[in-house]
Amino acid sequence: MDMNERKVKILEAIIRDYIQTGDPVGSRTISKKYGLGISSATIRNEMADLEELGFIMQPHTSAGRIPSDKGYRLYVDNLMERRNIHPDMERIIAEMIKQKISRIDMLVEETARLISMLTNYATIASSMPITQVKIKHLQLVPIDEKSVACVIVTDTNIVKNHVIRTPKELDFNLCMILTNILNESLKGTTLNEISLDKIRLSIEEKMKEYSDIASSVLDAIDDTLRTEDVPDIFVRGANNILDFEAFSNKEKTREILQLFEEKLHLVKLLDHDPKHRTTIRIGAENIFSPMKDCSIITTSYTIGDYTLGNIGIIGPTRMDYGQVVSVLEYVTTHITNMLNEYNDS
Amino acid sequence: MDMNERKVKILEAIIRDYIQTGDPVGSRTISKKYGLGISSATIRNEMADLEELGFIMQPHTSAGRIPSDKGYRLYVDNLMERRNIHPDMERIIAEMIKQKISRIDMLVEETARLISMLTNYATIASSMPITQVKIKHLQLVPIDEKSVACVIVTDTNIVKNHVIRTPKELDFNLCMILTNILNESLKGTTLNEISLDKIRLSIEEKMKEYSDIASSVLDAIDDTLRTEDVPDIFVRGANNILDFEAFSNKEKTREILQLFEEKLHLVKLLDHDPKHRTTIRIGAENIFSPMKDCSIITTSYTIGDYTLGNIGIIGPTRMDYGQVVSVLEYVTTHITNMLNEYNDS
DNA sequence: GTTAGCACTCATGAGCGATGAGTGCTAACA
DNA sequence: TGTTAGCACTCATCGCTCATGAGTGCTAAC
Repeated sequence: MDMNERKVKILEAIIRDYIQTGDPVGSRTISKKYGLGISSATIRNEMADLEELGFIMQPHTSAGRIPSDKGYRLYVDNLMERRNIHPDMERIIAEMIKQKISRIDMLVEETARLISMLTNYATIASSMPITQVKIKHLQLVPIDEKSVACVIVTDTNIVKNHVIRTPKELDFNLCMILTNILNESLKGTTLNEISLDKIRLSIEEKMKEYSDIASSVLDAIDDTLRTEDVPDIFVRGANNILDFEAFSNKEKTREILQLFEEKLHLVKLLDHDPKHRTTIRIGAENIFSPMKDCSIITTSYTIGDYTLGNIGIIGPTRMDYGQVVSVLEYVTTHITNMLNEYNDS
Repeated sequence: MDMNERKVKILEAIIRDYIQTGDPVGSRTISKKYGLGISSATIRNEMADLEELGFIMQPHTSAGRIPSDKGYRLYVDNLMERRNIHPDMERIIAEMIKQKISRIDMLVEETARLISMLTNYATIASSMPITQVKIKHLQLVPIDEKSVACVIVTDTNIVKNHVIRTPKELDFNLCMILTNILNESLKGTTLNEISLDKIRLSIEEKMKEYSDIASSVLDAIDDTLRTEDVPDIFVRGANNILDFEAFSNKEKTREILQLFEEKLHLVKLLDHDPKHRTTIRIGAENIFSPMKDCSIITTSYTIGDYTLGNIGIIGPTRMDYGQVVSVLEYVTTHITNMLNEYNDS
């Protein structure tokens, strides 16, 4: 038994109706609401086939059908349509971006908040994994006898700092000397490359007399990479999960709230292949069990060639994919444009 | 009608029992479980008085009594006893602090997580309101033709940075000159004082030829104060609120989850008079309506004389105050000690 | 291949009564 | 005058039954 055009039409009707109402969809509903020109009995036969094929399922005997993950997948890949953004929404979005464009840290947060407000779903946002950006400038700033701050400016103009405990005192002048040496070697490399032995050796050579300090500094940057730099990642509009049927159960709700506090897990949730505009992971396609009745739609925004951050919207598997993808793409497009404009101005 | 010793004893029994069981407490329970040597009938009479005095109330006619906010207040102020910390708990706490002591940013987060784990309540934690610390060192680091990073090291050894758009290009040397001038004037002042006109004038005088830049810098610091510097504040163990009776209702849960995403509100929740070891706000004593069936116990931890951050535990009004206060004080005492030790070492 | 008809399933929700915890009040007691 | 036993009363809770209705699968006729 294979799919045919009529089966697809029926599947689409089931999914659209279920997304809209949240109730299992019966054969009668489809035959009346969606003008397919066939009777409910025929639709029942087709639905039995669709169920056998794994696209829909029945919560219990006397209920209608609901789409399975596989059903949604087919819908998302082949049937879903983008929507127009309502002019009111456009205005709200433009307004927010204009207000926050100069503060990247707040922009990310505000964007997350905005998107969750516009969609009534939970939103995760992150600033970029800093490991992928290049060092533009590095500066050591003395703090006290035992510590210096290592300030790193990236070529995306993000500034990061990290306090280093030093083996011996570094006064202001010494800091300057080291700063110069380090800059020579590190300018233009990505934070990732710093852990490579090649670079380490070449620096330690140049800094012979300060080699212990040089390696402290490199260690500190390493450390920054590995730990601190899941830098800004957070959830906004978490309360919206309370409206998902999947979380009518307290224990399920607890699990997802716990997930929302695990930065490393959030990073994985936001994982997004930049080759595609948006990535959609449906239900069990997510690796985390509390997400198995949710879908997440992720995308990223950029400055120039760099991914600045990712954004993901978490809704129930029966979320309005078309609407959400449209909002998400609209918002990120505009942020990307404004960021590039702002950076060129 | 006045309070007397017996009434207090009965009130205490009611509160202890209610904290323990969560069920409204009847006269019979008290006469049997708590050896007060009087009959349930007598206790009933006293309970009627206690209700009239506002210390307890009845959820419905045929139910026992539960403490009111006023009842808890009396309990907390006069009756509550500290508890000993279980050796297992002590070990867990010591372990965590040892691991994270070198990373203040992570320490705060881990502490919040730990406390919520130990108490099964939600925990808010913040690093300090940076406005109260003094500037130890300030450094301008060039980013590109249009911007410099202003890196501020505080005397608590926290490093903050803020990107400033400059009216004209500042090269490395110019940055150094400005850095020196600014340091002369600002070293030792609190971030708060920078907004004072007196300081602004004195600096602008010294920097005549760069006065426009000086004021940009001061503006940026101002900005840092006002916006960015609700720097790190977050909630851990939010899922625990699902166990509070107050949040069995979905709308109430939604409200508190929303509150948890509002940094400015969280700051107010954590508000804590450093003159006292811990502050307890019970039920309606909290200004936010979603908190009216919750209590929050707040305290702070310090380096030297400075408040480094606040921590607050949110539980239901019927939380085990004695236990929670003990855990909180134990943890913060240890962190404070370790921080001071670490800083002196 | 399509459709009408029919028996069957089962979640949902309303209604009802039994149960029991707890009260306030009264009258007797010390 | 304070304490206690006794009793009638209240009311939330829980389990039970039953009616309702949405939706199905199957069969037989078109």
